[in-house]
Amino acid sequence: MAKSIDLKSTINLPRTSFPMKAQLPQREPQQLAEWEEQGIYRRILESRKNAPIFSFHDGPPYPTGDIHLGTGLNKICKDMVVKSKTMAGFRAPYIPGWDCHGLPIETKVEKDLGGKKHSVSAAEFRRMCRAFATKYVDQNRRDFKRLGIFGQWDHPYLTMDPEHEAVIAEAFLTFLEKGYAYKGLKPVYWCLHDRTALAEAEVEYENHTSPSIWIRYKVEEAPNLKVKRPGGGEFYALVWTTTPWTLPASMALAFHPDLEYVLAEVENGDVYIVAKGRVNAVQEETSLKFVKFSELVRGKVFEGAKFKHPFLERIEPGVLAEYVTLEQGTGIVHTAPGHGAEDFYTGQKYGIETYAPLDDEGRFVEGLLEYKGKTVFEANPFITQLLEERGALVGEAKLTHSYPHCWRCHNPVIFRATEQWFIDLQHDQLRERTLAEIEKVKWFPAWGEERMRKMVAERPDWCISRQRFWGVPLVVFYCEKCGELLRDFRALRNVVKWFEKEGADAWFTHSAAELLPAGTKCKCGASEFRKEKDILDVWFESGSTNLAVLKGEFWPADAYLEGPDQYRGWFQSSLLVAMGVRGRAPYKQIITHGWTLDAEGRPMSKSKGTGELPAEICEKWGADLLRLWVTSQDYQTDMRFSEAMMSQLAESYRKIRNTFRFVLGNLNGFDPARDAVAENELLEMDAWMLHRTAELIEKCRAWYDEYAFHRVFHALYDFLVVDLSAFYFDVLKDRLYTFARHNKARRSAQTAMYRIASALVRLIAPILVFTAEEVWKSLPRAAGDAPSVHMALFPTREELVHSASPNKNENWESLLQVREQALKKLEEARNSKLINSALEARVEMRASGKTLDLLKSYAAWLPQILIVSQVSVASANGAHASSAAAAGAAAAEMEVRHADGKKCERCWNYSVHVGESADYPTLCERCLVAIAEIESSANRGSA
RNA sequence: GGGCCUGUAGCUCAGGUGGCUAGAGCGCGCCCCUGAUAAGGGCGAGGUCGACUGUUCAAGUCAGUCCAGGCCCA
Repeated sequence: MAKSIDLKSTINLPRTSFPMKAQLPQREPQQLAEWEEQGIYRRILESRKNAPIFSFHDGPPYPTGDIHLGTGLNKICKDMVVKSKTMAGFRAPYIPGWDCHGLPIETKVEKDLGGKKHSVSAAEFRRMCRAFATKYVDQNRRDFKRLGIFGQWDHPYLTMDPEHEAVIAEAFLTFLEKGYAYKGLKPVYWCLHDRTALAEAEVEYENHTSPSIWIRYKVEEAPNLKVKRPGGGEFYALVWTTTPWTLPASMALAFHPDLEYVLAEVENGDVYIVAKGRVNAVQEETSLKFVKFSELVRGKVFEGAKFKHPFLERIEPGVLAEYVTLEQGTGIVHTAPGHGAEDFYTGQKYGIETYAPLDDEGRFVEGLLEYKGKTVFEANPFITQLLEERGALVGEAKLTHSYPHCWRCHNPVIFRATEQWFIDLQHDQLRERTLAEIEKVKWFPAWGEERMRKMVAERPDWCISRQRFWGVPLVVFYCEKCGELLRDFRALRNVVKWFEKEGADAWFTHSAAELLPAGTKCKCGASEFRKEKDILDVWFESGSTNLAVLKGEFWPADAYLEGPDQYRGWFQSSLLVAMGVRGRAPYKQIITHGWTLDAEGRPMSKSKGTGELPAEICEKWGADLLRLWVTSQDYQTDMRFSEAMMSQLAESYRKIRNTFRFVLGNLNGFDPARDAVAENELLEMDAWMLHRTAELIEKCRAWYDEYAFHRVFHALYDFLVVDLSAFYFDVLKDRLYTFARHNKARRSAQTAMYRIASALVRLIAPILVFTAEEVWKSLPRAAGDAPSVHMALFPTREELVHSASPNKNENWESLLQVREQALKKLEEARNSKLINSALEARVEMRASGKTLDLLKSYAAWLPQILIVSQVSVASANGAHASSAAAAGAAAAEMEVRHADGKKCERCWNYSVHVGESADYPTLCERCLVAIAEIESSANRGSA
């Protein structure tokens, strides 16, 4: 008589409260609140109190608006560095910062003031800027935390903090004291109407009608030219300009070194130097008609030639400049270093004076009577007339073109050389020493070194002064009597103390007498001083953050990580400031991430509406999905973003989540301390999977070491999908579900699953910070487990594989190959309707040689590995198997038939033994054993 | 225009020092399962390796030119 029993209840199906649906947008904030309550960041650092330091230094973003995808990418990468280093056993604090001073905030505040800037005091204006920055710091901080980034959010560094401003001022004083800082002239945009310097961002291009004149400079001498006196008449260089007023400041004529020039003769025998590519245009736009041309010469021959200024007693040298083009003019550019940015650099290169004889209103303060005392725009026609009188004018017209205007008053602006502070890169070999230091830094990717080297090698002196308010003032005093700089550094450092107390605001609210110690005197004996009005370039400030933030053994930083724009920006400014102050680089490693692009590969932009906000992405997909986006691609190159990508990643995420969920469901009731199987009792397959996991761990740890996060992700994901979900876990189902709960073989499977999951969840924790924690909380606890996955250490190889374990790995690799062949055969059988489920199949294998031996010795495993009911192994006589075996692969001939016997009601395998038991006529022999085990343990009362 | 970088299947990635019919996962198509179930499994179709020209017995891999795109300058 058959026993009546609910067979289903004897099957161990997975059970877990770990939800299949992630609902990240809802669940993540709860996790954040929990972490906040636990003080996770402090606890992590506490747990690494005596660990070796990994000093990461955060590059400060600018708080003017919502954080963008690029900022999100930046911070997530940094967080992965910090978290992975923490899990690798380092003490890795993260102190986020903001770059608070500078023009963008000034202009926003100015806009709010609606043109009433001049009605508020500098101190009041600064107060408004501070309030503005504070508002966005708070907003950004909220968004960053939402991304799962751990750090010292309650005490970030702000460049506008008093202590920070004091460090910046101190750094400048060090530069001044060591002799790096000097005062020189440099052209800046200047508004004549408002009598003020303008930043690049403050000019707007509007149409403007300028004179367009063609003038000739007599050639005094051209030593590199073979022909000394071409033609029968005069010898000229022909020049075109739209700013006649810059001619009094004309100091050189610039040629392009590689362009071709001709000596073109006109009827009366005069000869003109003109770029070959402009000859026709010149004849169209001037009265000149060329009748004869010389051979071509390269522009470089005119370097060092001498030309006579058309109306001043001045001989101008020929110089070379790459920016000379054939788009307009004659291919020869009159160069006024005091009135043009390019001209200025050329002037610097050739050691030519930066001459700009104008006052604040743009009036000539020296020069000929024809224009002296007039403003530049008034002077234009008079200078043109002067040229004509001197016989230098060969063409005149009007030109309407795009010209820079003041954004406030909309008058045309000019370039005007003004006094500025510079850092001298030649002084004390600053440039050379910096170049040497660049070689010592490790660059990720490696091309960073070359990029930085070139930039530092070729950059001009650093202009560090700005004519603004919202920043740290240059701590410089001038003697009211003799005008000399105060160089009493003990006295100057008194100002730093003021800054520590009151911030840089002190500069604007206190007099020189208050800021300096009583009794401070100039060398001339006077004791009255005037404060410098300029503030420091904000890049000097951000370049000083390493000095302010990295204390003691945390300086220099182990790593900086920023976008590619920071080679010119923060990477460089930090390097130069640290070189000047401490004589070495402030970082050991530089990691660069790419730019964020849209699906078409174009830069994200707010105006085009392609800008994605991390906050919105978190609301729609969740922070872990954004982090998955960061990790799925190689962040060291440009990063594309699209909705399609996100939905694909969501699929990947689901797979990861479900695979972990499967483990958790099958570990239901599993207590590692009580149920784990000893190393030497693990089934061979389980031991092998631990070995494979160990290999994966080694690879992932190495990739984390070199910050190759996307490699970690792809490897983990592939392992999870292919090795675990599709193979191992699928195979394990039979053992987990149908074996008795306490059966050793089942416990062996659980032990392996537990150890693998514990390793994987830690490896993935820096990436999926929320999900990993969620899994960690549901994973069975072992003694000594960290309360948070983020406090845990990465798994090690030794943790998974004991050297004593028998190594049968090669056998298993071969069995995997056999499985692959079998799966194809099973698919054929399915398609021909021979079987549906693989369990309906019986696979007949024939092999020879080593493969035959292997298959025979693993005969008991084969049905499980293939998830079929029966496998038979026989010796092959055909040539097929042996040839394949010769190629190195384990190969067998195989055929699929319908399995013998009946389907077991409990385990669904087919067996000829079903029906042999009177008690359980629908069960197979394996299930009879299992039931017996279950019944006996039930009798002992230990469910 | 210059410096630096990127360009392998629809998507995201692998492919030391050049060497068999260029790999993976996802997606897609077809099929199976219904004891991971708004899950799970299998098979399959997709690439002239940005283009061209060289070097070589042999090039995704080396060299040159060009094209497309990015960062920073001008």
